Amino acid sequence: MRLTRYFLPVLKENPAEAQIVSHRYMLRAGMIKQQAAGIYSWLPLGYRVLRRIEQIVHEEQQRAGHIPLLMPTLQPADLWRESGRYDDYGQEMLRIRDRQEREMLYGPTNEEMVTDIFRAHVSSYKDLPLTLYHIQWKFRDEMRPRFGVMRGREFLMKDGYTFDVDRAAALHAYNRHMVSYLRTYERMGLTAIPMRAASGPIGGDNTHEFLVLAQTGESEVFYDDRVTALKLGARDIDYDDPARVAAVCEEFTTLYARTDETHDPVVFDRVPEAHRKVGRGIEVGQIFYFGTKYSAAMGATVQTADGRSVPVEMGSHGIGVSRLLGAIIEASHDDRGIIWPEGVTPFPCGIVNLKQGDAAADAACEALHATLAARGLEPLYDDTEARAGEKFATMDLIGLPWRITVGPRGLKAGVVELTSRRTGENEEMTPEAAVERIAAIYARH
RNA sequence: CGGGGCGUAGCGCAGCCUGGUAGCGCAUCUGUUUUGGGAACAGAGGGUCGCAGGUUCAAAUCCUGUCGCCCCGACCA
Repeated sequence: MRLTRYFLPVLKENPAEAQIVSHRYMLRAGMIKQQAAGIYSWLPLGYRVLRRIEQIVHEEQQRAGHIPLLMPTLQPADLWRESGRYDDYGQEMLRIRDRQEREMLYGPTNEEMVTDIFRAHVSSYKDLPLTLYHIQWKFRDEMRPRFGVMRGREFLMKDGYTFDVDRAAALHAYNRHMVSYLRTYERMGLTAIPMRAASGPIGGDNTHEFLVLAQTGESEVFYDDRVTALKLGARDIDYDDPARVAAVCEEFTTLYARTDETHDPVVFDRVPEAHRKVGRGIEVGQIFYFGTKYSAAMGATVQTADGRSVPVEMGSHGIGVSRLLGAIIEASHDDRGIIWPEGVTPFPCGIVNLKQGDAAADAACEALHATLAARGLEPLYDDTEARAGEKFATMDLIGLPWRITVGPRGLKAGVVELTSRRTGENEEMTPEAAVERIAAIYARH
């Protein structure tokens, strides 16, 4: 993508309303524009990252055997009367009437609707297990939206719903989600720690939240710092092997890690003092097992092998997709701007032409652009007339992890520079070698 | 929803107390000179001062109402 043909409205000054670093950088890098309290337009650069994150979530959900579908944002009130939540949910739910005075709502979550789909089409244990998920916009009318996309009123969430014949199968579905989430966050360059959580109004006995450590996090967290070293890495896990999946969950949940909601000082004191840490975290996901709360209320039953009719065992599992952009920036930035992990970067690398208008430099940049694009690594090429310093500042702000710098002087020696945004390391090499290096880096992501 | 604050050019702000031609920096446009880490000079465009009433010869400024936004708190993916 040539910058002269793109839409990247970067700001040189800090917008007054943005108090935390991720919000500031998202506005300055031209990723989002606020339209109302807690409601944002996603400008091209932000939208690219949002889609990257969505794509990773889709890939990891489907790897775990979960089935994508898409439910609407608007829902009829009657479904929510069946579960009893139409009255319970309160002011946070946006209620709407259509022209026929029918009561509708903008969905804050989808347990009722997915249960309705399930009960209409599934009646046998033979159709289980089943996990249906979607990535859809939600609306929760927060009293005080803040921190940009970290706490918006409208937000994009992946929510998945599990249906199983009994508790043991449902707990495997829960564990499967935990492992798939760990892999999802790792691909985004995040360390998200599963922490035992309080169940809240959805109800249920088994629930974990996934927290990314950050000083600006809204939750206070207490943990044994050895959890931060745990990595799933490249291991191949068979999601259909309950024992194997459970073992991974045990590995990641044995060390003490809790939010203020479930914190137990007595248990925490048993953690060796050197490892005892108190900090703050951003919640980027939550998994719940809640049994038959909705299936019983809404008549979602299946027949078992011995002919009984039982309410299906359910769980619901969410990842805050739009919030993740904020969380990733909070976890990965410096005083010049964002530093995208390779897994989610909007462009794999940037090209800076030091002397726009120089025939050799222009030609070399265009060749690099074409070669990378042909290999599925479309770069962002700053072909503007701006001075070099300004181009570097823009590249640093928007956080592309790699930059190729091309100038007439280097070209005389046959080299360009490849620079890491993260470490600042700078290496001269031929344009061909730079392309190969970029390709090798992204082959891993 | 309680407490605090702010709405003046695309962005950041001054002017308001003490009413009298609406300003500054950045950005934008034109021209010239520049060009290897956020260029210099010259010129130009852009505002019903959030909105509605009121007071006044005269309102960005004073009064009343209203809408929007931000921060702290309680609540939440």
